[in-house]
Amino acid sequence: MKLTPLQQEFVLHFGEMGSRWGINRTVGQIYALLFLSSEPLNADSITGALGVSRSNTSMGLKELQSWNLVRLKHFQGDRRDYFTTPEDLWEIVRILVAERKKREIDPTLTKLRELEMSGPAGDDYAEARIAELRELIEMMTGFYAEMEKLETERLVKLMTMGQRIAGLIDKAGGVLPALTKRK
Amino acid sequence: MKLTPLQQEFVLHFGEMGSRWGINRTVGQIYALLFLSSEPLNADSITGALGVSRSNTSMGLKELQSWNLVRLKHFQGDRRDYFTTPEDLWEIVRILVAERKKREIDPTLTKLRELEMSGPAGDDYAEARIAELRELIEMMTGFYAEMEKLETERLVKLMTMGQRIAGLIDKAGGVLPALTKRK
DNA sequence: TCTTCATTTCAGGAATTTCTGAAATCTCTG
DNA sequence: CAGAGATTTCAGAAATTCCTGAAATGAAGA
Repeated sequence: MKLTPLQQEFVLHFGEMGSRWGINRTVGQIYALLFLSSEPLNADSITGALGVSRSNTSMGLKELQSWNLVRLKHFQGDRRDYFTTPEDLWEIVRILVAERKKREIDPTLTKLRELEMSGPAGDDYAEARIAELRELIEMMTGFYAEMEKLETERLVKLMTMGQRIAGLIDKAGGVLPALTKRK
Repeated sequence: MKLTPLQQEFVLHFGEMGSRWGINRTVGQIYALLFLSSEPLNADSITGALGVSRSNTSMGLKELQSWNLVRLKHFQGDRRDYFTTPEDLWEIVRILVAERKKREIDPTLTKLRELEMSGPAGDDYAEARIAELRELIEMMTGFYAEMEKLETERLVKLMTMGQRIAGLIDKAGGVLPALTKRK
């Protein structure tokens, strides 16, 4: 499978960005390729298009599956696995945010709670700092949980409200939560 | 400088998480150490506390400075540089988000625009997909720009509104933006 | 200007991650 | 259940990233 120049450049860019995004080059390239393909692709097409080894493709696809970023498809009379990305970009965003939260935030939140549970350490500043950090993360993950519940339509509306958001926040009733209190 | 068990465990955790966060172990540990210190620390204290080489500390601090994550302090009659993290956790969050956007999103947004500018490639699906992705990222960065403008107090209020957000969105006037349109 | 202390640079070694080819496993079909 | 096709596993090679010690640079005070 030969790539068009457009596909080629997009694929290479995703490969280069991979390391910043916490995936390796091949995984980035595979994802980019699937993202631009109207048709599902099998592992051999991917291998050919990217010029990597078959086993590398296999590992990359496994990694993408562990991220929930690809969908498996099958065709009548063909035993091979075919892969696609979700059509709906919002679904992709939801998956990405959920997975990054799981990998980058949750373990730390757990660790902070553990540290707090293990009782006073006679280190007031550190303890306060840890508690504050945990509260902040909890607030942010709580907000995330609410955003996650919104259907795409509402989410889009919120994201395109512009400066009107500030006004809306002010108009809304409710108590100022403890975390805001000034030092 | 000897660490308390609490500091020790926190520091080691940040070191381990470093690779998932896109920084190396030493950078993670230095940041964790500074985060838990009520007093600013100089490079030698850090080196001693973490048991790494002086040059590694130097490079780590440089990296943290490039992320804008540490502040420099000086004391009367002491030529050495001392480092701290911002007291205000919300400031830290703002910096982190801004820097990650700069490193992980902006280059791709630029690339997508370039690809679109380089004219029709005779690959309708890929072109549409790229345009759609660019629009999505623009919407999200636009939303981010609004959030960035909010003072912390309003931000906290928004983040703790819970399910009331959905209602607020509905009550707010405004047109449904094009991006929502169903396929 | 010289000396001393602080910091940075950098070449090369250590550690880790990525990738490959070959072999193993899995799974259909005849 | 044998054989062919598809996929995965895995040991080691290749590439990359991280870290160190030594040397270079910078910056203040004598």
